[in-house]
Amino acid sequence: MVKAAADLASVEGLDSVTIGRLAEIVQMSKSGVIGQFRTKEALQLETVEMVFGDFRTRVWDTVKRFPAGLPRLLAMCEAWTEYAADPGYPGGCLMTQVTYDYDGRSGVVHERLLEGRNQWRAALRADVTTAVQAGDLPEDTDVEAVVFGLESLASFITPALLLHGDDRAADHAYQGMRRIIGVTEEER
Amino acid sequence: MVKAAADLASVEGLDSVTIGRLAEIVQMSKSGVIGQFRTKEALQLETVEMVFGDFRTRVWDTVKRFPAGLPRLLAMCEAWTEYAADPGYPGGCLMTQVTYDYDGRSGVVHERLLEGRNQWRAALRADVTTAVQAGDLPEDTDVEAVVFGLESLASFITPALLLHGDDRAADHAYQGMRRIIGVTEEER
DNA sequence: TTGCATGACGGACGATCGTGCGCTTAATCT
DNA sequence: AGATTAAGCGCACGATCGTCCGTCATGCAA
Repeated sequence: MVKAAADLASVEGLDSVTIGRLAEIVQMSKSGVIGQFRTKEALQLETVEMVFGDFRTRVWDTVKRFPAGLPRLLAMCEAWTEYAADPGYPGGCLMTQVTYDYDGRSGVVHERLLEGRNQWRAALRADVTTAVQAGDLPEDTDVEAVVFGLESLASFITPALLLHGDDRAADHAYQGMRRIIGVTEEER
Repeated sequence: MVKAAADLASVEGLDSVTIGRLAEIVQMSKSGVIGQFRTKEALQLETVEMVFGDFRTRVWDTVKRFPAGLPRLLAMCEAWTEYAADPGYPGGCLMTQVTYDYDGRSGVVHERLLEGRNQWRAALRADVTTAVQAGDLPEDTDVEAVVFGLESLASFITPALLLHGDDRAADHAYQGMRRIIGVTEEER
């Protein structure tokens, strides 16, 4: 049910997920749908929650075993770009979609989104900082700029794929990430 | 009128711009509003057209006097990030908003968006290629990856500003662009 | 076996959606 | 001055929106 909502949201946006259309998709009555979530806002929140869960599973859980610092940072970039390129939703990475949809609005979805992304930002920031302290990155590294760059590049994979049909998008992003971080070029 | 639609679209997305709400904002009747555009789709297209016009004025027109190649490319990056950080819409850069909103859909808006962005991509690609030929950039520069990186970084300024309140977003983007392009660091 | 919670249903509600129609008013042109 | 055009209005339409209500079937607990 939530998966169906997420699929639809990835294509048309979270607030195009209407009770009626969702009911039609899962072959239920409108009453049956809203009975499970009480309200539309709750449905939206559960959808967002599912996306965060996905991201955690597909990205974070696969890299947390790496040693903190540069190794884990690079692993993150790889898992991240791979996830963004193949997120399992028909309309691309839903995390990206929701981010750009609700960045300028107010409300609980915006709040939850901010919280989730801040958590991820903190993880990135931590590993960049560790990498600097370990001497793997130059001492004058602008940590915030690096985090900004990584988030940027990951976020553009979806539009590059969907809009321009750029099937090298994930590679472009990973390549860019290495440049942003400042590690030397090498074969992926 | 179109400006009002664009203002609203920048915050809530292009298809939240409803005839009724727009009528309320500009203090007209619904009939009066739709009388000017015939259909909602036409209103959306005119809004998109306005954004392209804005972008052309604020970015392209200010850099076209620069010599082709690296100088113009860097000027582009500067004007671009400045525009994205202060686009004149309450909900941030509308170009970005529309891109992420309609990348995965089909229809005339998607089509027009693709056309417009392709034009811009071509301009970027041309100056990168010229810079390579002039010897200002290494010969093995991956042009497509550079274009991807520049678009990424510019596109993340809006969410960084609106979501995280990062008022250094434009600087982060410009800094990242220089790294993507591969020019040495220097004071902006 | 009886009782009851749960889940899904059809149906209805007020609101809002996009879009037509016919009228009045103001501006433009001959 | 008279005719013509255009813009904006009120109003109504069918659809769809989110939500609530009463009903019925199912399955578990007593």
